[in-house]
Amino acid sequence: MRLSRFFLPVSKDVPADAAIVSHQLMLRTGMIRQNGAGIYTWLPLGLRVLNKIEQVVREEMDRAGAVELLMPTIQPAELWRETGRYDAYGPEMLRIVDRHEREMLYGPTNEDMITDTVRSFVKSYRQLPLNLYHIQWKFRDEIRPRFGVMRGREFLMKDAYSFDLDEDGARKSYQKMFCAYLNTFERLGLTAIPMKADTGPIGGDLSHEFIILAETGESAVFCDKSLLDIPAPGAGLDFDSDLTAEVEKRTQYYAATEEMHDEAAFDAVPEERRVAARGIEVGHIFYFGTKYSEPMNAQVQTPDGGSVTIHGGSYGIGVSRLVGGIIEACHDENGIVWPKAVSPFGVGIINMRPGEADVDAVSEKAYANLDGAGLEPLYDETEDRAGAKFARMDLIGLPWQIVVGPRGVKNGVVELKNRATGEKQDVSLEDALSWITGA
RNA sequence: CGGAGCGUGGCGCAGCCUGGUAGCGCAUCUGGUUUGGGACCAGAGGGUCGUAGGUUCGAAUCCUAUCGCUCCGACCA
Repeated sequence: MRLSRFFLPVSKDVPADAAIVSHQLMLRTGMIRQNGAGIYTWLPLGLRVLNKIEQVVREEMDRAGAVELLMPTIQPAELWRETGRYDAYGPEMLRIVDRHEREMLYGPTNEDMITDTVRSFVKSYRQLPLNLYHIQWKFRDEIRPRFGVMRGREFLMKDAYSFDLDEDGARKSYQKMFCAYLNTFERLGLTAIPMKADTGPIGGDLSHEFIILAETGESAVFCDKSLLDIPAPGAGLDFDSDLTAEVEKRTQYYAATEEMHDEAAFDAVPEERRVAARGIEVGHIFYFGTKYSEPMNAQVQTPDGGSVTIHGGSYGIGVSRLVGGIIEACHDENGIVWPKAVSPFGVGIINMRPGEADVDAVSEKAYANLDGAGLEPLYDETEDRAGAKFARMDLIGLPWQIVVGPRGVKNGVVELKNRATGEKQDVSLEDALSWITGA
């Protein structure tokens, strides 16, 4: 992408309304624009990041055996009446009436709707287990939206729904999602800690929130330091194997949010390993048994000719919230420092002297080569001053920068800069390309 | 919903207390000088002061209502 043809409204000024650094940086880099309380336009740069995150989440869901579909944002009220949630949900749900006076709603979540789909197609135990997910916009009329996309009213969420024959099967489905989440967050450059969460009326131990530590997090969290050092299972994990050990490797340690915090249990953790911090919830997984399948009569036939009610679970990841969450975790005094997997562009190219034939030639070649290699370069060939270009590149935080100037051109080299470490070195264009692809 | 605060060119703010017809910085445009880390000089454009009433000869300023936004609290991906 040539910067002159892109739409990148960056700003030097810190917006007064933004209270936390990720929100400030998202506004300053022109990723989002606010249209109302908790409602945002995703500008081109922000949308690229959102799409990158979405893709990582999608790949890891697929790897874990979940299947993607897409449900609508608008849902008929009848479904929610069946489960009793239409009245139970409260003012957080945005209710709409269409021209025929039919009651509709903008979906805050999709358990009811997916259960309706499953019950109409899934009739046999042979069709289970099944895990369906979608990545769709939600609306929750929050009492208090805040912190930009961290708590928007409209937000993008990946929600997966598992369906199993019995509780044991449901536990296995739950464990798959547990591990898939660990892999997902690691790929996104985050250390997410699974913490025991409230299971509501169902009880049991099958609900976890995935929390990343950040000073600006909305909730207080408590955990064992050991959890920060356990690597994710990784791409090699066999999701069809018994994942109990992988899960218990983490759940053996204390980790809870404020609501579930047990002072006595925390005190039992050796003092040097106690972590009391603040965190951002980026995911939540949940086993809810027959809470929806029972009232909606979602059943399958069993081998012996009987029928059983399906056991369900749901698994959410706040995709749009993650954009803010990642920035909270990945920035420095100069701006954002994107993890490679979600960076809106792979590399920035700065042409120091547009108009000078030899510098233009090398810059264009760098652009063509990097583009051809699929590295998604952002090529700054504007007339802006060098300082402004550097500052802008640092602000938007691409992992690599290639600087092409007359000094280097004379010597047949470009400057390659690593955004995260700040290291700079003069290398040939070819070497720069292999450095970037290899690193 | 309870508490606190803010609405003045695209952004950040001053002016309001003590009414007299709007100003600063950044950004933008033009010309020139510059050019390896957010340049400099000269000039220009852009605002019914959130909205609606009221007081007054006169309202950004005082009064009332209303809308919007931010922050703290209870809820959540």
